Amino acid sequence: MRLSKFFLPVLKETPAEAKIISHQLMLRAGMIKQTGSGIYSWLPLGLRVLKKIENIVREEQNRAGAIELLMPTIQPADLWKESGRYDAYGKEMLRINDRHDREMLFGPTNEEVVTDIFRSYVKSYKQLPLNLYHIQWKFRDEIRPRFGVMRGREFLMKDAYSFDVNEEEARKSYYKMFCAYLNTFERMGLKAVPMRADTGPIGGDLSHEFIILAETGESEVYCDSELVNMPAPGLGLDFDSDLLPEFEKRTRYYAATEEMHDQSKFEAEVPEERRLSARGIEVGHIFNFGTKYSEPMKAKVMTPEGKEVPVHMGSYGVGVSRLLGGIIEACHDEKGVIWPDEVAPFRSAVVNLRQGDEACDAACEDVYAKLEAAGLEPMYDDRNERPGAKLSTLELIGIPKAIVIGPRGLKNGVVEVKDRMTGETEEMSVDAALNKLSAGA
RNA sequence: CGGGAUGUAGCGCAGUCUGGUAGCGCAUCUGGUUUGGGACCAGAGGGUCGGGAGUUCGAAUCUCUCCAUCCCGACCA
Repeated sequence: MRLSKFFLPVLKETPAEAKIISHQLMLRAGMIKQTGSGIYSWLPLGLRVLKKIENIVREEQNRAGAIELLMPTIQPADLWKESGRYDAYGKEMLRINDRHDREMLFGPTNEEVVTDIFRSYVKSYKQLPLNLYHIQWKFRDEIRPRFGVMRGREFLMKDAYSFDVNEEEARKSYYKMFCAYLNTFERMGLKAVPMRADTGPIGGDLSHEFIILAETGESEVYCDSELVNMPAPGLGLDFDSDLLPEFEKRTRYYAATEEMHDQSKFEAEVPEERRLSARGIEVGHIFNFGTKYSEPMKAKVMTPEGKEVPVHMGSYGVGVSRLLGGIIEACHDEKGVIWPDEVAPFRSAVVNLRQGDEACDAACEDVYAKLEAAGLEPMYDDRNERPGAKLSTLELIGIPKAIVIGPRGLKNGVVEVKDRMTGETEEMSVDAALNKLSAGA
C-alpha cells in the first residue's frame, strides 16, 4: 500500500478524552474514531489489525474442530423469554421495538439463538459433538464505557457454543477450547494466563478467564509465575487426543482473579518467590454450563440408550476488538505501537527519505515491489514529507520492520533496516535487506 | 445510577471570576526556499463560543434548563 493513496489520519497531539495508552495510540495512529460513547468507527489501519486478529481466532477455532456460522445482531425477544434471560439480563441489554412494535434486542450474546438453531436440526447423539461459533458484533449497554475499544458498548466477539450428549463429553469440548485459546493468544504475541473464574450470570460450574498481564489491567489477578512462563500446547496439538493432561498441567497451578482469590490458599500453595500479583485484562472467557439453556429451550437429543436428554452446552468467548487494546497495552513504547508480526497492519515498510529524488524513488519502487512479491505486506511511505515526519509516523503505527532509503546511503550502495521491536538500525545492501526481512518472516 | 468535571476553529488550549462583540499553538490552503528525526519565510481561509430560554443597552462570560463527552465507584468479552 502506498501511503499517499491510503487513508491514515494520524494525530500529532493526544486527544484529551483518551486516558490509557492503547486508547491514545489507537486515536493517534488513525485506527479508530469515536462515533458515540463506547461506539467506534474502524478506520483503515485499525480495520486491518482487527481482521488479522479475527483471522487468527478463526484459524485456531477451525483447527480445534469448531464450525463457523453467522448469527444476527438483532434478535427477537421471544427466544430470550424462553430461556428466562429477557428479564434477568437487565438494562445492559439494548431493547428495540420494530415497526410492528414487536420486541427485539441487539444481541449481547447468542446462547438463545444458537440453541434454537441446534434444536431445530440436531436430535441424536450421533450428530455430536458439535461446536458452532461466529465472529459478530455485540452490544452491551455498559453503564460506563471507557478505555476505548477495551470497554466499548459495541464490540466484536468470537463466541463458540459446544453441544455434547453428557457432562463427560462436554468437558472434552471444554478442554479443546481451553487449548485452542492458549494457542490463539500465543500466536498474537500475548501471554494469556487461564484463571478460574466466577461463572457469573451465565451460570455453570466450570469456567476460566484468559487474562493478559498489563499494568493498566482492569482487575487485580494472582497467580503462580510458573504458569505465566509455560508455553502454549502448540499448533501441532492433536485435538482428537486426550487433552486432559494439557488442561491439568496448567490448572494445577494457583491462578485467580480478584473475585476468586483466596489469600491464605495462595500463600499455602505458591512459594513466596513465585507469587505473582498483577493487573490483568480479560481477553477470553470460557464456560461449561450444562443444561442451563437446553432445558428451558427444550434442546434435546437421544442417547445411545434411547433416552431423550437435554444437551450439555458450553460457551467460549474471545473479545476480538478488545484484543487490539490489550495487545497495544502489552506492546508499545513512548513512540508508539510495537505490533507483534502476526497482527501488524503491515508487516514491512519502505521509507523514502527524499521523495522526488530519482535514485531514491527508483530504489524505493524496486524494494516495494519485491517486498510485495515476497508476501511481506509492505507499506510504502511515498508522501512528500520530511524524513522526521515519516519516521515518526512509522514508529507511531508500529510496523515491525522497515527499509529506510535515502540519498546518502544510496551513494554508498546501502539502505537501512530498522527493527521496531529492538529499535536497532543496520546498514546493508538492498539485497541483504530484502533477505533479512524475508528470513524474519 | 451516585459523586466530580468539561463543552470556545479539524486537534490541543487561553479568555468566563471582574459582561463591551473571540485569541494562541499545531493542522489546512497559496507562493517560494527546503529535505537523514515531526522545516522556514510571506500571505490566506476557517468559530451562530454544545442547544434553548432568561437577565442586560450589550452575554463565550451572569441565571435557568436540556444535551453530549470524560473521570471516580457498583457491573461486564
